[in-house]
Amino acid sequence: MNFNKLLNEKGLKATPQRLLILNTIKDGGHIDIEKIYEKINKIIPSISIATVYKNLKLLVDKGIIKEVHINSFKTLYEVNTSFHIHLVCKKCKKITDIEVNEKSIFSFFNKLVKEDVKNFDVTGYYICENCKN
Amino acid sequence: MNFNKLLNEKGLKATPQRLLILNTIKDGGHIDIEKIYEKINKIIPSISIATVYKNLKLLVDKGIIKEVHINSFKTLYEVNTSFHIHLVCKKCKKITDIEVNEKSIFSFFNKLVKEDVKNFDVTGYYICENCKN
DNA sequence: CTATATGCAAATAGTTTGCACGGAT
DNA sequence: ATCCGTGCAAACTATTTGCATATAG
Repeated sequence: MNFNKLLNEKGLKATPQRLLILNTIKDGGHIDIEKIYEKINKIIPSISIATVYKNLKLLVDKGIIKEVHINSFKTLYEVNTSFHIHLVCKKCKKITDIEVNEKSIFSFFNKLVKEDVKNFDVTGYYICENCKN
Repeated sequence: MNFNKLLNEKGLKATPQRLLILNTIKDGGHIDIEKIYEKINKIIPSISIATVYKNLKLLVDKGIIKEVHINSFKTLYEVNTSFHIHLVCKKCKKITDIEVNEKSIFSFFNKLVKEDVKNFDVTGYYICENCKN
């Protein structure tokens, strides 16, 4: 993923801080601001938490990243890529992305709902294999 | 809905504050703590916001109410009743409950996902009739 | 009566803001 | 020289905690 190019396309400068925020989110999967800041701080110790807040908001506005809201978690961030749903283990809290066929889920819901729904957030809760013991 | 009885069953005292919190949530549909406090404050002006915080947490733990997390909203509360999904108008932000057949949605997802999913949070985004103008 | 719940105030945590400075063009 | 982004500190908002008092059962 070429974040440099992506940022420029959206009219944003590709600063080291921004690139590092994006790569941290990409690597972290579903990560909250505290962990983002911790990780970045090891590489750019001078970074301010305010810069992280400002950029997260900006990147969400531009559609480059997405907020993920799941019960009992703080706000998490993920890079905005293809449609998927989230599975959360009730015990260990691990979050897994499940890629699903977007068309099939939309046709299912649009039968169910009758309103013309543009997009969905879906989170499923389960007990993962590891935790079944 | 007999909140009095429900509270006692869970080992909680049915104080006026608690009953009012529950009725405020029931009437409010999807309501955040600020609005809950405002409404209650008109009826029991002596109530403390700390009491509201403590009770919301307690009632969530006991499964009497549920937190609702939707993009760009503060944490909302609803009384924990039958399975439904949330539709959110992207413009006016109105939230509507859609009662759906729980079995049909579970069988759909369990085909899709293969893990044994216990429950789902589903939120759909659309433009409501009013806002289409 | 006594275990729980409330209300208050203080503490803590989370987030936003304004502004001076710095780096890229 | 100008624009945009950063870092800092202060402000603001949200949430939690401890404790003395009040009250439901």
